[in-house]
Amino acid sequence: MLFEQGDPAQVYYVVERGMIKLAKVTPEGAEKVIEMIRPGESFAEAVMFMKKGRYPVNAQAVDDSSVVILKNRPFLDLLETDNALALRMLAHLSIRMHGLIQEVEALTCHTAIYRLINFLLNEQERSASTSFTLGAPKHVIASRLGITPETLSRLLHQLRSDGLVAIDGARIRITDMTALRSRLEAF
Amino acid sequence: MLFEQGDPAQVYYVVERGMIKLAKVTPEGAEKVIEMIRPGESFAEAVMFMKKGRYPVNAQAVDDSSVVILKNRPFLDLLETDNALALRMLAHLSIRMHGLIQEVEALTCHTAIYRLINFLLNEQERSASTSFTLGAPKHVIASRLGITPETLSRLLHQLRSDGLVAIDGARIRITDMTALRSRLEAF
DNA sequence: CGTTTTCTTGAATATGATCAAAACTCGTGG
DNA sequence: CCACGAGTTTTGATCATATTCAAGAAAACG
Repeated sequence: MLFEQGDPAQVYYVVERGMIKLAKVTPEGAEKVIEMIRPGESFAEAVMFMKKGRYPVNAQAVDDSSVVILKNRPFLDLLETDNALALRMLAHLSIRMHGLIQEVEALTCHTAIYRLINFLLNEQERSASTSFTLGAPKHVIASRLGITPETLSRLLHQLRSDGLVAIDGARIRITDMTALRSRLEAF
Repeated sequence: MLFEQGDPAQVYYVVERGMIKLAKVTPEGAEKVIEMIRPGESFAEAVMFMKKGRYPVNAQAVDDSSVVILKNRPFLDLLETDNALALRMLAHLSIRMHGLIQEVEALTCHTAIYRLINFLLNEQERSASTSFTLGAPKHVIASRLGITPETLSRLLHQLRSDGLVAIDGARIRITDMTALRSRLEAF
């Protein structure tokens, strides 16, 4: 666990290896994964710019990971002098926002199976292979997709019995790419 | 209609009067309202920082409105020289992101009635009165809350028959504030 | 191995969506 | 002033998707 929501934010992170989940937890302990951060990506930079900044989410490794910690103060000092950096930072945050907007749309306009297929195709693209391993336990993936682990299990096995994917534990192989893609069109 | 998603973004806006909805539209024409922008607030500033920026959403007035249009280029030029402005902009965007994160959480962790009550309490706070008028047609409010107009109607009347609110068209009066608040705790 | 955690499966349930139709608003023009 | 028509809202009946609860299977771990 790197930090919990509500903690005062004094540093931000870049992931070097592994995978970090950002999640909101409700009082009852239910948890919704907002984002999953992968190697090369950063997180909690946005909080840096809010005075009295507190992390709005939990950050926890879901796999053996290593991160680079950057202290806010020196970075903010740097931003004061380095204008180009500030502009790049703005560009970066706006891309991040774009992603969140997509997320909101997907959660309301699309069904669970749509979001799952979309996720699988993204993973495929990232790994540049039809076969890849889920970098996190399935219940984390489920939360990320806004569904329960039970539903994830069922949908995954439904795709398998339709002959679109092969499943071996956390290892997924897409067996019929075009069919999978065309399912997205159906929505 | 101010712009549609996919349009090249050359300007951004500040709302002076009225209300603007930002919405994603799916190929079939279904529409999900992501955000509603009110007087004093701005929108589409984030797109400015992406090269080849295109608006990711539609922007349309839902009420008689007036807006200030700011051209991206001169504003970006200004940002190049005015470092303090860039930093304020970063702070602004990070608040915006925070709101979107809340939205994602609400859509997955909370039920429709929760989101509605939450919305009503926000409106109350904004107007600083127990009685206020919805600034947009109900179907827009419904989409904003991630529900259908039918469901909104039913939930609203359910709250009325429970004696928590009074409804007169677009005019809502909260009759039992504490009871309404305590309903939120139930989740 | 035994124990704990994760994952799967089944049955029942609930929340909210969809479809269809009626009631209500409101601006327009006769 | 009233009738018309388009748009919005409400209501009812039915349906679907995904959740919940419960239990069993499989994997991971010490």
